Amino acid sequence: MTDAPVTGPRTADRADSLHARLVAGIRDIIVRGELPDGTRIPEAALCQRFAVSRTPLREALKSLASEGLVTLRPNRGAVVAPLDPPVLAEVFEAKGALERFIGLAAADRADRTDMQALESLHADLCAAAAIRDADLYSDVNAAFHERMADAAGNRQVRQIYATLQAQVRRARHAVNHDPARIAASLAEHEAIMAALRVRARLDLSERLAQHNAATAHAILAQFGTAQDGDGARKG
Amino acid sequence: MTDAPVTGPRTADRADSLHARLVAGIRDIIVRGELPDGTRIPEAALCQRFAVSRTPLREALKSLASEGLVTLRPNRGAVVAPLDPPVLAEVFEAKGALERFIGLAAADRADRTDMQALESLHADLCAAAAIRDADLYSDVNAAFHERMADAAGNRQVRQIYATLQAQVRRARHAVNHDPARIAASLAEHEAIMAALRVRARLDLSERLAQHNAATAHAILAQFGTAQDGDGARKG
DNA sequence: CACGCAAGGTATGCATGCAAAAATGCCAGA
DNA sequence: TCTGGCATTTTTGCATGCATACCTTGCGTG
Repeated sequence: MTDAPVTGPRTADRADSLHARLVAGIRDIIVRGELPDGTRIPEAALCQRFAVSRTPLREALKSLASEGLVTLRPNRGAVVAPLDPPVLAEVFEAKGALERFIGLAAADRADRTDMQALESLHADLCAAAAIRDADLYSDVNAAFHERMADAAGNRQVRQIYATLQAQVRRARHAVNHDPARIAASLAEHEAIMAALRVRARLDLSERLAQHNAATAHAILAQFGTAQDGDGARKG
Repeated sequence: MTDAPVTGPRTADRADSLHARLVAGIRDIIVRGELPDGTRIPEAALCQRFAVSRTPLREALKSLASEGLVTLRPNRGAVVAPLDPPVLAEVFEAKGALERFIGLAAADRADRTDMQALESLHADLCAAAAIRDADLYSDVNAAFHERMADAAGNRQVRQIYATLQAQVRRARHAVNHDPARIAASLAEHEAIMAALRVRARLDLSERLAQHNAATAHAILAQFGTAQDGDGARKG
């Protein structure tokens, strides 16, 4: 997702197809929070920025609209999709449903390579927490969870998860980071790794879901709406 | 993805938009199986069929590609996305993960209107089984499950579910319908309705997931690959 | 002074044109 | 007959142009 440094206008040469480059580039702009929530996106501005004509740019916007990152209003242009708390709560719920599956599947299917990658990312996460770098922590955290989704061995889930995760990352950029939450998050990650190491599938599933719910609570609280984030809790 | 703030007479999802009409039209062609798995889709043919130029048609194809219904090969055009068993197994797994959530959430949230709609669809399903109309049974079955997803009250999940369901419906058109499977499916549906009526959330969740797994098994078996379809089973 | 309305400017939606890449057919040589 | 290379044809990718819908702004009226 974040592999192409498309910040420069005409670094067009070696990238994939123009369409892929535009989608990735605009997605990056939105996920990083460079264009705030609700901003209008005039086609001309992005055309100039990426040095392309309107046709491929419009195609990219359509794709991003189906990802939910932009909203297309007929005859009225595109805006960065609003991040209102009810929708965000639904995103966390959906992500929680997938996390439960990811936990069960990853516990069964993670191979040696997966384990090494996750251990490495977990170490990075501890380091980020130690130096209290909230932005770094967020980035490593997202990478960890996407790597866990990889380990689940289901590309459909992987793609859906990435789409939902993009919304969450976007929301993270819009709120302040609470140091206490980082500490709690790290503790949850320790438990997650412990469950993964011994392949405790139900435990891993539950801990991932709870971690997601806790993150949802922390972020939604800053949006003024504290919701559970896991409406399908174990009960 | 997210609805327009106003749910008035005209919404972004209406057929008044050419883009929406094209996406829905082409999706219908593919889901109904009119264009078999792997068929090349020359732009010109669809342009003539829908009487539009290539620009909006290409935009529609990009959207469908992000839904996974078509595959875009750079400089080589679009094909109806191949339905190979491993991918289909992943689709069923992902759908199973969502069904678990849908069961938990629908048991909690289904209101009177939801219940009436589901009872009505369930009656239709029984009728379709009684007259042994396999195609009708498939259609009503899909409508029932999408209505159940509605009752879960999460539009993110609802949309992801619809996308996955489209792939399943496509696969259904590619295999023969086994009367024995219809009978078994109906029995599972009876149990699903029983659990829903008494709001047995865990029971409903489990039954939906098992129903999905059984459907997966039935369909994948005809593709020559019998897989579980619920790799994240309860254990 | 507030409100309604109309005209101009701006941005979007779609069609068309052109260049490049791939697919196809053809022919020559082995 | 088979194979390899080349030219033609087809199709895709992108740019541009035109019509239309929307937003803004200035003016007139109550």
